[in-house]
Amino acid sequence: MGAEERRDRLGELAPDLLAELDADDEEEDDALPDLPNADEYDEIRMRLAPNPNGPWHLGNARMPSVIGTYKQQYDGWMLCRFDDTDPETKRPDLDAYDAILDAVDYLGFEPDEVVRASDRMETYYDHARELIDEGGAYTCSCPAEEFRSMKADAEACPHRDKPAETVREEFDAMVDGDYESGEMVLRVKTDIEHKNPALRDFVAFRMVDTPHPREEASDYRAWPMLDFQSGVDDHLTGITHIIRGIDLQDSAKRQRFVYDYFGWEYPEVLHWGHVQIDAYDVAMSTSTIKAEIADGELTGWDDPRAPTLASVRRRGIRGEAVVESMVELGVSTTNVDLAMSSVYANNRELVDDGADRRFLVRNGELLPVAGDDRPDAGHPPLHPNHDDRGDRDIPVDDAVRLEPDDVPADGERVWLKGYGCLRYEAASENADAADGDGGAGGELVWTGDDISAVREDGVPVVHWVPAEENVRVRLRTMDGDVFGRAEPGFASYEPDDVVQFERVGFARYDGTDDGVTVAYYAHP
RNA sequence: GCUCCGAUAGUGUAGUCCGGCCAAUCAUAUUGCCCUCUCACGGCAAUGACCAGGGUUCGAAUCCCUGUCGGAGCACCA
Repeated sequence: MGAEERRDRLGELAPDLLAELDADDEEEDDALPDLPNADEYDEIRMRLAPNPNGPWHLGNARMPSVIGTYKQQYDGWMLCRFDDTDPETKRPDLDAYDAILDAVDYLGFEPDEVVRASDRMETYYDHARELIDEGGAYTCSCPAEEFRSMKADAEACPHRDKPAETVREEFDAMVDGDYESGEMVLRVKTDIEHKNPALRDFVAFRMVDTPHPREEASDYRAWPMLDFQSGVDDHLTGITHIIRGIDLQDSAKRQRFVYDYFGWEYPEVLHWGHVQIDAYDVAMSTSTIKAEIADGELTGWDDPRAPTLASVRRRGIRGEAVVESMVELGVSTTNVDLAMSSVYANNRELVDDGADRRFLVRNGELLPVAGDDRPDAGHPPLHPNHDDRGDRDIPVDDAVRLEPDDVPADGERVWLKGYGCLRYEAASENADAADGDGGAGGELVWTGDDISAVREDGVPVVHWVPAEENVRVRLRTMDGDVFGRAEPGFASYEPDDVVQFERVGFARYDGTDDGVTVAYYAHP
């Protein structure tokens, strides 16, 4: 019994079971596990909280991929909040704000709202003052190192029990910029004897002398730390579910102290491990990539060797393929390796049906073609599974180019796909030199064999281009640039069109540069 | 040093909460065969895993303990 038949039978015998089966199938499409306590909320509200200190690398795609997919799964709401509260160490890159939104769009998602933390400073100040009045924070002028050692010994610093009025005054002075960097911080009073040293009194605000790169925020000097800013914002924007990296595991525990002072309820929170990606030599870190570009080792954020979203995008890999792979990784807290082959497999599935087939001959060897009754053109199909799309028309003049590995031995035949069967005849005097790389030295002679030569005699089928009428191509790959020649039809594409170079792989048409057509290699 | 978290095939994942239907799911990868005028697509098959040791139990991937390995935090970074 086939699958269809079994299904029909089940439908007759037990319609309930069949319905259940269908329901299961639908759930599997979502692939992500249910969010904790999802049904306790009227609306699932999540946020992306990128630091705009540079364009995104591939690992950054995990956050929007998973959160965006959850948004779809629950018909929820998604905020993109730029956590740009460090004008110095992780200084925002003004171009990155748009680059990141563009990347989210490429992945196929749209935030319901976009905010910048640096626009919300007054809100953070207001909440800090309220926290001070609650007795939940104190200004502290201990040098960082001294406080650190006191904290290690679970010892309170002398500033911890200042009256709220004094704290208020000193905090206002911080806001007014009356202190220099390092002179004064505002700390949240947690539990200085907490057994986990990571949770003892943490900094909520510190002074930064360097002005913020955004003009609107350049006058602020007292900047909130992530744990304070993010905690306040998550509550004010009604976030129900936070998903973030394991490096922020202790953040929730720290922020809960603030939430307790305010009488707020902490959102559901999930943590995941770091993503590593195979297949790249370059380290996947914003700062490393930035440095490689500055050194000229990479040509830009979209260099095919760069592990960035801009790069895979330029290679013709669809955002959807990246999202699927990220979703397949799930949300476990272990560190995971993403195999690029998974992205490639997903992308191949997306583009294969629509990609025209074309020939690209890399490092081709020039071979004259002889034979009086040979056809003057080859006509391979545009797509093997779609006859209705028609054939290509590739003229054969006096010679063709083949990839060196495809040039047959003397006397052997080869089938030029869409054209026909030819026999290689090395030049008699220098047959030994035939496989030198300067040129084969022989010629291809039309044999007139029909397709049974391929089916029964095993003559290899190869791709080829005409010697004269072809398109010079620079194929940019992860391993560097490759030069070759494509069939004439390759000249007629638009940027972003994806083709499959037969027996080479999928590639995205990029444009022309100084008479050479540029394509980006995607994957096999 | 203190504190948290984790460990299922090459990779990722399901199952773990509520022990039996798990000699462990699915995808990808690799290999072979079929199809094919591509090494694509499609079809079939093979390969391959419960970190280790104890304990509880009639029964443990699942519960408990110990160990090993890995990760994270203890920043005036995010």
